[in-house]
Amino acid sequence: MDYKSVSVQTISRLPKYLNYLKAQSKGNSQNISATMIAEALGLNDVQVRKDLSLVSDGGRPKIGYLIDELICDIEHFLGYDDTHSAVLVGVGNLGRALLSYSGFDEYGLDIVAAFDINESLIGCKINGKQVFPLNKLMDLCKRMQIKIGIITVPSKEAQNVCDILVHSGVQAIWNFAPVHLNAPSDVLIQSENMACSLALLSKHLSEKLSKPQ
Amino acid sequence: MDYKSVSVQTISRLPKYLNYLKAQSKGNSQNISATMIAEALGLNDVQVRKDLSLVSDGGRPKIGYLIDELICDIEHFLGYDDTHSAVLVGVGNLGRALLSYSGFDEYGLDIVAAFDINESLIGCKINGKQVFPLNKLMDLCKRMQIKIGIITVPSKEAQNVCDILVHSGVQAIWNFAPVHLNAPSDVLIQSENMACSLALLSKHLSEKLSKPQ
DNA sequence: TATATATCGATATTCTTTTATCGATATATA
DNA sequence: TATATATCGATAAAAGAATATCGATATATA
Repeated sequence: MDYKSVSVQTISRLPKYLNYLKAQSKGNSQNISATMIAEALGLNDVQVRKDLSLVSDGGRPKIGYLIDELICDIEHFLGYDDTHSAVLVGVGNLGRALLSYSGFDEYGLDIVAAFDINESLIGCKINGKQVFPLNKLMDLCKRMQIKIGIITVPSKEAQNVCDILVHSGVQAIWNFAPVHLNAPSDVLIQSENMACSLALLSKHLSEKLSKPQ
Repeated sequence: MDYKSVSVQTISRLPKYLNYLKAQSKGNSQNISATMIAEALGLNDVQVRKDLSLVSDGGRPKIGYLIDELICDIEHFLGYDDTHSAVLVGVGNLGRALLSYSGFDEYGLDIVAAFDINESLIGCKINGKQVFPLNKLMDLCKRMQIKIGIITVPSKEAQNVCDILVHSGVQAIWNFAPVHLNAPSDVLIQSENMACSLALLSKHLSEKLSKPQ
């Protein structure tokens, strides 16, 4: 089907649907309604229907959607069906945790190599992925036509690593350092901002604790 | 100052300002304008001004804001100045990485204990934090009046852990498992949804690669 | 001292996102 | 076969968020 431009909010909800649908696909029913999805995920049913209409053309009155078809449609829309190779820079605690996680292939992501400046890490293999020195980063990215970079270095070094990645032809960066990164507008910077979550948690608590019922 | 109700979007931007301001506070100038903050973070200046007006009453024409005062105001607004104790459940790779990170005190978060079902982990200390068996979770939370729970268990067990935390009086949950969690509406569930980020990365790439200039 | 300028805060406007409404349709049941 | 109902898709309305505009003000400069 033909995709129109889809909002960030919608794209962000799609993995949630996907996740729920995959859990349901093991069940007995082959169909599911937008109403049910909405209820299970705490969303509005019209919103779910609208989101799904952008990625799928299933959906029959009184019946709903075919679960497996919907899973395929969402995965295809998000581009999960063709795998992208990625590199990870910064083999600290978080970097190691990401390297050790084997579930990324579900999202079409394949981390093929890791980089660090720490001499003692170089040559190590983590979950089968080798650690290279940082000065090999650009060469490897260019040679393997890497399009995704994952940044798990400390804040200070993040912009520098970002620059190297951009110059190496990387087109999307998943950034875990709590800094704003500057990059050309055609390169997507997706920051995993844990500080945002912490802010929301903290704010919620300080409000609750200041005015208890 | 008196706080009105502030949108999630605004709260999410505040840590970004905070982060930038902290970097600037080491510099030579004591003042900063909303225009500069906006430019540095790729935002609209009116938006920055509006956000800041909700948490601070500084801001003088031609001068801008006092950096250090603004830092205090934001931290106070977010509740970072009083520390909340938290427990972490699920000592896998990610759980370990979070336990090992020592920067959470900056956000008023103090992880005081970890829990797991894996016998071999129990009694271990990670970054000074001890791992207890899961059946001690409720007791410890109640006794120490823990208000924050961090969930880093596999999806299957997440709802169960969530239920235990809720029954233990926890009021805010930071969830890293990629599932929707059900909880009473007065308990905040903040899901760190890495699948969202991956969806955006993947979608960006598949769009770029399908229509290259 | 008068004028120019950077900046703020407030109000107005535009844009985006969410939610509500309503007719159409596929199935189940009387 | 007729009727009731769950559901869809499309359009309309409402709510919310981002951006633009404008007067006020504090400082710097002529």
